[in-house]
Amino acid sequence: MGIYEELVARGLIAQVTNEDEIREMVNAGKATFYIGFDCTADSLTAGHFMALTLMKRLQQAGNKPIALIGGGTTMIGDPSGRTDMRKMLTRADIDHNAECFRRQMEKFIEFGPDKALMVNNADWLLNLNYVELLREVGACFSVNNMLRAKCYEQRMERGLSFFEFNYMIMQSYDFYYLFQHYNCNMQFGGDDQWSNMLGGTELIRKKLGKDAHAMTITLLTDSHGMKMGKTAGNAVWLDPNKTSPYEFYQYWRNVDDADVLKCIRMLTFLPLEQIDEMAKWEGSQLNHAKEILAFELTQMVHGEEEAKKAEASAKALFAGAGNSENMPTTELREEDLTDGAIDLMTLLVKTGLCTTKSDARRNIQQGGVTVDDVKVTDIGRSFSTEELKAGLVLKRGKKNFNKVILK
RNA sequence: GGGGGAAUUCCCGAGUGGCCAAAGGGGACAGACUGUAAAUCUGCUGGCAAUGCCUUCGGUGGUUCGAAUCCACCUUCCCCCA
Repeated sequence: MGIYEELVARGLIAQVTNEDEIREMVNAGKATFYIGFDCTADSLTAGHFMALTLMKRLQQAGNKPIALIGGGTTMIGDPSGRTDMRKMLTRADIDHNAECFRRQMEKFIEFGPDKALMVNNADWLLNLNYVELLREVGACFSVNNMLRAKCYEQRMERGLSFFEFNYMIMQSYDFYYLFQHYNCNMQFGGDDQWSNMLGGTELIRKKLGKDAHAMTITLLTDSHGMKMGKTAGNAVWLDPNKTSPYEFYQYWRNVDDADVLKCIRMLTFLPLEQIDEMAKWEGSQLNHAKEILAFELTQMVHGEEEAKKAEASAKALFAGAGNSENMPTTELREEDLTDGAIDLMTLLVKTGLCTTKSDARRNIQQGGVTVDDVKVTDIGRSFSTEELKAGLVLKRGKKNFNKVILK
């Protein structure tokens, strides 16, 4: 089985420009392909992770990846599939984010002259001359076609500025540039990028009369059609300071039954035969599949040691009596107390289990808070120095824990 | 350039002088049931020293005993005409 067939079997491929040619090229390890990453935040997310694994898969098959950091395109912001305009970032923010991206990527992909390359489109986009660009590139784009692109559909109702409309041209120019300077003959991207990517292949054909290819990755969506890798609107970050390994583990441990196998197939490097075996599992057996998924991904992102810790904590917390060794812990000092005691609501906020005291009050009143496994419904409950010195385990809801200890 | 319309709490969206911390829905959170799942049901959803007080309805001023609601100006967006 070639790499192309494997990608298909894993459900990773959404659309391709020319299947036969791409299959042949990729299987023969002859592709030099790029994936662009716009640095809109200071950490990569679970969504980017899939693109990185794809890079790795193709690299292992002998193809040459180019990771493109969008220092230039982020100055505009891709409007594809969005209902509103992105916040404009400053040059300094973008540079900072680009640096964060670079560091995270280096943990997954080996970069080097004969391995993978990393480039930043700020290097060629930011100094473009407007009139020259219009003459050289703008002439190749049909506004009529651009307006028909599916990715702008939502914006046709709410308005799309000329500023953002240019994003497609910038991305197309990237491909054109990489094709000429790095012999890059293929672009990968999320399926929402399809229009932008075709813009690039068209540009190359018009300007150079040559064929370049594009291929999109299936967007990872859950059984409700929602993009995965987000909780309550917040991304699941790869940066352990933004999403702890434990939280990361828990995210995957908690996916819907309907989504586990899909995630394992698309995101892990487990052999397909093994996955097919797991596909036969049903009901609560799937819980084991979720453990595998969570462990595999946490291991890839945070390393084996962190993955084991996350797994151990999870088992201790959910499978009953266990050590609280790896539990998130809050250390209190004498000055946090008032008259040698501290009340529960304040404690919940201090540990981060609740956002405000009102939130803490609600959780207590609704019976969602336990202290050392004893439900507490008295909002006035407070704890003395002695109790705190011995250490307390606070729990909000079923899945949020924190150990408190007074130093 | 001309004309018309809009901006409400996390999101959508009601509200057109006091009964408004603001209907309804979604999401989130908590509870029950479970398998750390889904579905379902229930509660809950600005803050705080909490039967009260404070801050919020694009912004700034104003009218009024009282403004999300009225007026003026500003900002942003949408639609139609050119």
